[in-house]
Amino acid sequence: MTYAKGMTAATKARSQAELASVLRVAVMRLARRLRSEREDDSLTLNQLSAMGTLAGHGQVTLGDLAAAEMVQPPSMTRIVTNLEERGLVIREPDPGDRRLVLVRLTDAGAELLAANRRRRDAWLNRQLRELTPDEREALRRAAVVLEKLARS
Amino acid sequence: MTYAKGMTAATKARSQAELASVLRVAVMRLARRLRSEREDDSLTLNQLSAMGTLAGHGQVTLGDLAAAEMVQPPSMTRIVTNLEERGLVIREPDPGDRRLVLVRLTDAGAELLAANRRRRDAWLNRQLRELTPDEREALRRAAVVLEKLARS
DNA sequence: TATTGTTATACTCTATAACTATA
DNA sequence: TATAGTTATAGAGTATAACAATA
Repeated sequence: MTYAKGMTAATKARSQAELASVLRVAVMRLARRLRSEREDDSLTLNQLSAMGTLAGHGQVTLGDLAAAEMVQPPSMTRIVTNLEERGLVIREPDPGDRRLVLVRLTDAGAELLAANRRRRDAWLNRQLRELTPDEREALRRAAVVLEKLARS
Repeated sequence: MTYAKGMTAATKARSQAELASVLRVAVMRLARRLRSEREDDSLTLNQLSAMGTLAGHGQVTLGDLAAAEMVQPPSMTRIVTNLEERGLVIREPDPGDRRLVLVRLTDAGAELLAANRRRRDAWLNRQLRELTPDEREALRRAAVVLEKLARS
């Protein structure tokens, strides 16, 4: 097994148990750093998270959105009300079952979310440019594995 | 530049901009997954985070701890009071300047923190065992780069 | 009668401002 | 007079329980 240059810290992660520990700390720290690059802080993390879920699903009932965000329905009512007042989401009654409330992103909401994403990507891009090609290659190969772990 | 097996998703991240985007999503998701493996939820994330900071620094003044945790002093007073009631930390007056309050982990606090860490590592270890040797090697090489990004 | 979402109420956590003690 | 920490008070945000509308 050969190591590329700059592996002094990685060699400490020789055993699998050590790899788990090192990887966990690195991922948590980087996540924290990325989170701090939030847009303007006028929106809470929960509000942004709910919008992110909506971005992937089109129309979702308020209850399903609450479940997806691991929040109780009354809390989601409040979150959606706030986002609706800002024009970032829209409530619409379900035509088939009028007890249901469908929520979806407005164009303004989608744009704000995209701007947020671009901003975080911009920071990460700047950092990536400072790395060596080998280091970037290491990240490229690991990205798909990290995704796999996150889904499991 | 050669690619190892199982790179179908990674090839999507050909350009650096795409790498940033893919990496950000993967890291945030995995961090969220790791966070959900918290011990018993009797402690909040802020309390655990404060304890983690203490673990690395021995004795710290309450003000420095508040600054490190990006929290105001009154909030840290409350957090420390709560942790002290549980026997996880101890307040001690600074012998030199009696205005200062030094905080440090008790043995029980250190043990609880370690148990927490072990639990998260255990989950990640189980997942790592399911990966191929190539995938683990990719993570091993990337871990040090992720750490570097997190510190920047 | 069951289900979806909302309103009412209480609790937790945080912050700012005022206060106490030490320097 | 300045500084470290605590106490007092108010403002978000969340949850459970009670309620209204619809099925």
